[in-house]
Order: sequence, then structure tokens, then C-alpha cells
Amino acid sequence: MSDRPGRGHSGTPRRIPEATVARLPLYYRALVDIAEHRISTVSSERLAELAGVNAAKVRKDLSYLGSYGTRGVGYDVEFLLHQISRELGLTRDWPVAIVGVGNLGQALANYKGFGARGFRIAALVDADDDKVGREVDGLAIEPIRALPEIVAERQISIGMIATPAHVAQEVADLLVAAGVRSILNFAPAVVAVPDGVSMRKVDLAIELQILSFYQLRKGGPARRRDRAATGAMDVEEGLEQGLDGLHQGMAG
Amino acid sequence: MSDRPGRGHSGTPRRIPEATVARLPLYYRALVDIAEHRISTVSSERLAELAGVNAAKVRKDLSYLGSYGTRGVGYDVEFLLHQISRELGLTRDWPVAIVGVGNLGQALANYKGFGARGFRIAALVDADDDKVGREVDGLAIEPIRALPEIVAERQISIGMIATPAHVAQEVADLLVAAGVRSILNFAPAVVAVPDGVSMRKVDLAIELQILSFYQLRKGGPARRRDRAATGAMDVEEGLEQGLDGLHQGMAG
DNA sequence: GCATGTGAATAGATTCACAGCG
DNA sequence: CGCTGTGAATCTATTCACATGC
Repeated sequence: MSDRPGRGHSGTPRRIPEATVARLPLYYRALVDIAEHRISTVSSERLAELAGVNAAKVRKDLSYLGSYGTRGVGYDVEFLLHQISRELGLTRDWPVAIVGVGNLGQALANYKGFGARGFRIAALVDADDDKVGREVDGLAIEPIRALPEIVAERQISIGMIATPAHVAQEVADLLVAAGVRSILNFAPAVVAVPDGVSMRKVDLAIELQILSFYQLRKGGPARRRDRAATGAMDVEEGLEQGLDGLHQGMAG
Repeated sequence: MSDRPGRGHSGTPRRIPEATVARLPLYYRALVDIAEHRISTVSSERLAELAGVNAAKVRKDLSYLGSYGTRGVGYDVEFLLHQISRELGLTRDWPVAIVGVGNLGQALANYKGFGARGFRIAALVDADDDKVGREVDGLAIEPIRALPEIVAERQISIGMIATPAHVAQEVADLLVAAGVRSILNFAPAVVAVPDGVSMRKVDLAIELQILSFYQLRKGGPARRRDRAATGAMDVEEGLEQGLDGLHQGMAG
């Protein structure tokens, strides 16, 4: 935009737009899939398809990381995978602490899908002393007052808030005071953090309400008894078959 | 190319920007809190504080719904609450089906926090016949092949995908074929749906990777007292959030 | 020739700043 | 006055379209 961002591999710290950052994980996942199929090169078009975005966006996004493609050919899968991993910090270990070991906290603790790439649950913490000492997935629950030591000793970098909403802010404050600078909040509450601390939220109620908003504006609200005319949206393939692996492990 | 309210619709009077729609639930929640404190009027400034956004945004957002405020005074809490509820469809009942009753599916089924306003779990479905018949939170697990009847009879309007990633697309197709037009996907996979179907995703791995990206750029493993840097995210402005006593608890 | 990389054009969201009105 | 409502300005993101370079 103003000062030459560009060309270089010199130490220019390119500024990557937030929207792009949010899509890098999609490219990462798509590339992992592609790599597993032993495919060595991929076009922006194909990558876009697998990531569920459009090709122009892929090219623009990847161009922020550097010019890693080859004109007329595409992107080298392994190389691009490596670059994106590096940008996302997936080559490191990120110890995570979960605060609040209720239903959700336990589900998170059992979630195997994300331990895979560097995110490792290193602590389970709860304010309820009755829970302290119990094990979940091989990890003992610890008292929340031990947070400062836990964070320091295990170098916790990410805290997940899985408590009831009314203590979410309090927990966030404790995490920040203990030195955590990245927080993922699952509690349905607005939580403020100081500058320098990143905070993202996952809020089921909000998602449902957004869906409800749009559903309301579609043809007919759910009241419809006759699902009549929907023949149009039949999906062709016969999916009545297998569908085996639906069991266990949460999504992922 | 996925959701988006979209075309071919009878004349919608106002078009509400997507970003605004995504914030309405925040205002809704803040207003519920305010109402519980028996406060009858609220300014855009105060509402902004409680919702974690800024006042200009609140006013602009609310202006899309109509001019419901009073200059020099503020917004009538009850009235605004009613308007937003109506826009979000929270005055109706939205039966939800959860597909995939593993760890996450169960956590979702037990999650009491969202049942509060109209979202009611009306079906638990799984492909694993060993699970069929078992009860979770008083609701019996049913076979996925019964989906069409379940959706039709219980007027399911929202489907949640809580299966492993490799069957997510298949499940989405089944939901759509059964008549579901709003989907919330928890599986870490890109899922495509036809026009007219809304689909949102909640992806833990993506959130963690985004946090990891920004954490990497915060200059080192554990530094404190730092300003600048991040640039992109971090929560809106400082707000103190004074309300305590949110109701709805999540997780046990 | 062909797919990337990127300026330019467009669309969308946020913020500013102040007019308008109770 | 005080606070909403909103055009205008700004900033961010997406899309277009084509020159570029393998």
C-alpha cells in the first residue's frame, strides 16, 4: 500500500491481513490431505477447491507469505506446507491449559484431534476443590490457585476458558496475571483482555442465533409441515451406505 | 458460495450487513443482563461496553433494524430486546438435531446454556448401531437412517455435525437431503452445501492456530508488559464489564 | 502456454463527526 | 444539552484482469 512490502526474502516482516491469517489453517489442512495422497504440486484452483474458498483469494493470501509458487506450474506441496507451518507456528509445541473441567472442559481434554499438531494439553485447572485430584484422560485436575506456577513451569502459552459465563472474566484475569497471552474463550460472555493479549471466542449460542436469523428469512420458517417441493435439493449420490466411523472421538 | 441469505427472495425491506447480524447476539445478551438489573434505558455507549464493541458500531448496527432509540435519552431496554429477539427469531422454537454422539456430541447434548432461548435438542443421531438406544440427557440416540422422518416429524431446522471429519460432508448431504437448511459444523473439514442452505463452522484447531500465529509474533515465549506488536487482533477497546450474575451456565 | 503474482477496481465494514431531535 | 442516527471518510477485504516469468 505504501512502502514496498514486497519482493524479498530479506528480513521484511510482511504484514499479513487478519482475514488471510484466518484462512491459513484451511490451506494447511488441505495441503496435509494433498500431501497424504503423494501429490507434489497443486494449483491455486485445486487448493481453493479443497479449502472451500476461491482461487484468487488463495493466490492473494499466499502472496503475502512470499512468492512460493511457480508460474505455469503451481505450488510445491511440501514446500508450501512447510512455509505455512512455520508461519502458523506449527513447528513448535504449544502447551495449553484448560480452566474449568465441567462437561465442556472434559470434552476438550479428550479431544484428540488437535493434540496432533503441537497443541498439547498440559494442565487442567478447576476452582472446585472436589474436582482437584481427579484425572481426566490421564491428567490430574489442579487447583486454580496454582495457576501462576503451572503457567511458569510448563510454559503454558494458551489458556482455554471452559467455565460458566459468570466467572469468565475473572478467569481471564487470572490467566493474564499468570502470564498467558493467548486465550480461547468458550464461555458465553464478553471478556476483556489488556493490550498484548490475544483472545478469541467460540460461542455456540451466537452461532445458533446467526443461523436462526438467516433461517427466518428463507422461504418458510420451520413451521412448514409439508416438505413438499424440496425434491429439488436432493443429493444425488447414494449415501445410504457405509457411514461407519461416526462413532466416538469428537469431531476430529 | 456457501451461505449468504441470497437471492430469489421476496422483498426484504432492509438488508442487514452480515457483520451486524453477527453482533446482534452480543447486544441481545447484554440487553438480557441489563433487563435483569431492572434498568429500563440504555445508551449506545453503555451497551457497547457490555457487548465489547464501540458505541458507533452499536448505533450503526441498531439503525439497520430501525430507529428504535430516543435522542438525548437512549434505547428502551425492553423494546430493543423485543426487536432484536424478533430479528434473530428467538421468539420461536428451533428444534436441533445433533449428528454424531461422541465426546463432543454428548457435551453439546448436555450443554444447558443454549436451550435457554428456543434452541432445543430434539434428536441425537449416530451411525453406530451400538449407540442407538442409549440415552444422553434423557434423549435416546437414534439411527442416522431415520433422519428423514425425524427431521420431517420434529420439524428440525438446525443440524449440528459432531462427527469425525471424514464423514462430515456425507452427513451434511444427509441433513440437506432430509430437509435441514441450517447447519453448524464442528468437524474440522470443509463442507459444501447447496445454495439456500446456511452453514457455519466452529473449528477448534483453526482457532488455536490463529492464536499460535499471533503468539509467535509477540516477541518470544514469555514476555510481559508489551505494547504494540500484534496490531491485528486483541479485543476492542477496554471495557470493564460490570455485570455479574449471568445465568446460564455451561458445562457442569 | 499456463498458472502465478499483483496492481487496480469494487465491495464491505468501521470510524468519524456532526446534524437533528427529544 | 445529550445522545441518537447517519452521511462521508477511512480502512480492510475481495475480486478482477492481465502482465510476468517459468
